[in-house]
Amino acid sequence: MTGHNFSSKREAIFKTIASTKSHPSAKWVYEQLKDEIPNLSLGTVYRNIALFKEQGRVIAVANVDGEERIDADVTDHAHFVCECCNCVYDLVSSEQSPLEKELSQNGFEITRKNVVFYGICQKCSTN
Amino acid sequence: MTGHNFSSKREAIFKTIASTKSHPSAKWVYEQLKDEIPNLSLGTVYRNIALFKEQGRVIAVANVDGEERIDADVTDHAHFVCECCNCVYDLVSSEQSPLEKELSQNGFEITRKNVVFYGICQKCSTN
DNA sequence: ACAGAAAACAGGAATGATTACTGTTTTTAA
DNA sequence: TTAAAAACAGTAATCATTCCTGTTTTCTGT
Repeated sequence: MTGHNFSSKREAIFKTIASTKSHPSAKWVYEQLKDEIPNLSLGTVYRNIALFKEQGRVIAVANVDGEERIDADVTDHAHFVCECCNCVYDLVSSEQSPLEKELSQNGFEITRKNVVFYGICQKCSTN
Repeated sequence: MTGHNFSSKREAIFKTIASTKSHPSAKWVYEQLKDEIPNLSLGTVYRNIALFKEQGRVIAVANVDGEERIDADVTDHAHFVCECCNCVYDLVSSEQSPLEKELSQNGFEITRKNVVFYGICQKCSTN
């Protein structure tokens, strides 16, 4: 793992990711910050997201419309992706899967788990 | 949904996808077929995979190493992606999630579900 | 079986998210 | 304070996927 692990931009990027429930993309984070930090580069956002993932401070949730969406809530939970508005919702408590026990009994080492439901969200259905 | 729904290349592409358990990428399918069908184009593979997905004959399983991996087994089951060898394994019987009922009770319409475990497979652990 | 019309296709160009490169700026640690 | 290490900006490169155009295959009605 690389890095002195401090930089003002890194802090700002993490704070932006951690303070939204929108499950943002790299570009979204960049857009949010570029006024506040005029000389921020999109590459820096990507580089830091990659670092956060290595560090386990951020997880990849899903690829929505070609863009990877991330989450700073790394506790075990599932997501719902609306294919109409591209919103990503948190679902409380992902089920504890019997598959997980079976996998580890067979020599498969699980490092992460990703449960995503796709469909149309309540907001889009009623419009 | 488009198409007369028959072409010899389309048939060959579907057969290739359906007859492997490797959860192939578009490029893999193309590589498999290009000797047998010398004037096949990668674009045709992509176009047909998109069609198969619309038709529900194929599902997207996961993005592994930047490539979308697909499966012609569209029955409800989970997958394990080995981050060492990039193999994708089928897991029999995905759990029936209590989340699904809850979502539909709240006006969320689920069209598909994707359960993926990531880690190191048995083969890679023991090498 | 044959002739348009519709759909698919090849081949290559375009797109767009992500990554790599290079010279400059920040951060660290002594 | 200062030199080494890490991060960065800005831009170029990569690479999966999609788009475009002229050609070929498939279909449908006769």
